[in-house]
Parts: sequence; C-alpha cells; structure tokens
Amino acid sequence: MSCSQEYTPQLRARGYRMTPQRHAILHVLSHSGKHLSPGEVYAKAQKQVEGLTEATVYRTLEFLAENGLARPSHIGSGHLVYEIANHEHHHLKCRNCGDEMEVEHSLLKTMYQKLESASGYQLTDSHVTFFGLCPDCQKSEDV
Amino acid sequence: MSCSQEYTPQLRARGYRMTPQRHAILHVLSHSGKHLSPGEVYAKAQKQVEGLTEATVYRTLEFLAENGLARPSHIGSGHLVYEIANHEHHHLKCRNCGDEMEVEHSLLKTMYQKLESASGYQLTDSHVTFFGLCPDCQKSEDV
DNA sequence: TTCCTTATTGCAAGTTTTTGCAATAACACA
DNA sequence: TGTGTTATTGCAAAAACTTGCAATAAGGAA
Repeated sequence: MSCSQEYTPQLRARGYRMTPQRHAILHVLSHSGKHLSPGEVYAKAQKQVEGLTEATVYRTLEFLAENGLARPSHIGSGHLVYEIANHEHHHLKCRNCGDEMEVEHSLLKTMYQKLESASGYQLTDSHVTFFGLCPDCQKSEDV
Repeated sequence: MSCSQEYTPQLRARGYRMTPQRHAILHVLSHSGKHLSPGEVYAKAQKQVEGLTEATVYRTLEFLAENGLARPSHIGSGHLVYEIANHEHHHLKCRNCGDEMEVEHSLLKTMYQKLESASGYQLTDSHVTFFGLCPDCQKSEDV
C-alpha cells in the first residue's frame, strides 16, 4: 500500500516525469492489491483525474511495466492485466474455475539457473503464469 | 508438416466437424513452422477459402487451442500467437533484440513437479514464455 | 442417396487497443 | 520565480478483436 509519491524520484532519475495521470494509475494499482485490466484501471483512475483518456491508461501501463513499476501478466486468454511491482512472484491459475494463487519465485530459481546455462540467455523477467487444475476441480474431475 | 487431414478424426471423435475453414487454418499453421498472429493466419488462409472472415479465424484459433491442435503463446507484449501443437516446448525471448528460441519441456519437468506438490494444483498446460537477454545482447550491454 | 440435427460460418455492429499529431505542462536551469 | 526544452497528454481516427444472430452445411441415421 505504498503511496505512489515514492515513485517520483525513480522516474526523475531516468529522465521521466511524474504526472497526475501516472500518480493516479500507480495509486490505483498499489491500493487494489490484485491485478487489474486496463479497463478497470481506467474506470478507477478516471475518478481522480479529470479528462483522463483510455489511450493514456494503455500507454501509461506499458510505460510503468517497462520501467519496472508495474508488472504485466497474462491471466487467462490473451489479455494483459497489471499489478504493482512490489514482490517477485508468479501466478498459478485454474483452467476450470478460474481460481488463482501466487507462487514464490524461489520455487523456480533452480529451474531459472538451469535454463540460463542451457540457453546462454540471462533471464531478466520473473513473472510467469502457469495453468492447471486446482485441488477442488481435480476432485470433481474424478467423478 | 503433417497434412491437416489427419485431424479430422480427432475432431469427429469429440463431436466436432471438419470444415474448409478449419482445414485451411490447420494447413497454414502446420506449414509455417513458426507461430503466427491471427492476422497473419487470416492473410494466408484467406487465399485458400473464399469469403473467410477474421471473426472465423479468431474463433477457430481459440477452438483449435481448446482442443489441443494448436498452441497459443504470449510472445512479447499482450498479443496471442498460435502454432501447430506437435511437440511440447516453451519459448525464450530476448527483450532487447526480439530473438527467440525454443526450450525443451524436459528442462522444466522437475520444477513442474515441485510446483505441483507445493500448490496441490495439477499442471495441465505446458507452454510458457520466458524473457531475458540473449548472449549477443548481453555482450553489448557490457560496453 | 436423402433428410434432419445442430455445429459452424458470415455478417454487421460493438468493444477494446493502438497510433499520429498538435497542444499542454513537468521540471531543469538561469 | 520565470523561461525553455521536451516528455506527456488528449483527441480523433484506425486497427484489432469480440459477440449475437440468422443462414449454411457437415455428417450421422434412415
């Protein structure tokens, strides 16, 4: 729930500017605690900034993601959602009921290293969504 | 490069039908060898089927993905691409130059098991895209 | 081969996302 | 505190994607 004001120096240091629009969007993301679609962010942020446009929301979310302040993720089919970037984690989502849980990055660490040495790539992003069946839906599948 | 005719029984068995549209789209996917955006699939398949519409392409790709004949993946920012589902693999993409390579599923197998026992989930889908820096781009970063 | 059921398509209208460009407003510096 | 540079926004139009519905056609059964 950190106040978005703390992000200002981070942006300035890179030659970018803090604006009411960015402030509102960061505020929405950090106070929602979960991931939001661009449309949801727009709906909430619009109440704080007179005349905010959808185009700005899309551009800002992409901008924040590029600069490490927001984390984009692919939940479900084909659409990006965003959340505030405050801790490294991944998502695990149930294909059947849509239930979702977070996964600690530490669980993937060994695999990341294996992947790096096998490929020569240096893995920068640590956010991945895995799909499967949650325990409850596994039970009903058995029936 | 398998001919899409072999898919007919797979669809029939599930109560679905083979149509010229599906045939063309499967043909396009299996002969391209790489992943294609819906727009690219439409452009190619249109030449084979008179009057094919974009709506049909979107619906068909989603349908094929649901039935395991195509594999959707999130390459880059926010848009789905599709490829024929003939071998299990993942993608590794360079954030800097866009270069891309395939990763064998076997590399992730141990991690998948760890994830399953930690979460109770049963992982069904196995396609993930990882992002990082390719060897070449790592060198130029050092400069 | 013909008929019937219903999965699938095309159409057209809607929603979401992207883009170019001119106007605006952060903020570094004097 | 005022001024200039240029990052950022809003606007408007375009592109990409989705959806409901009536017409079509795949393919099982007679």
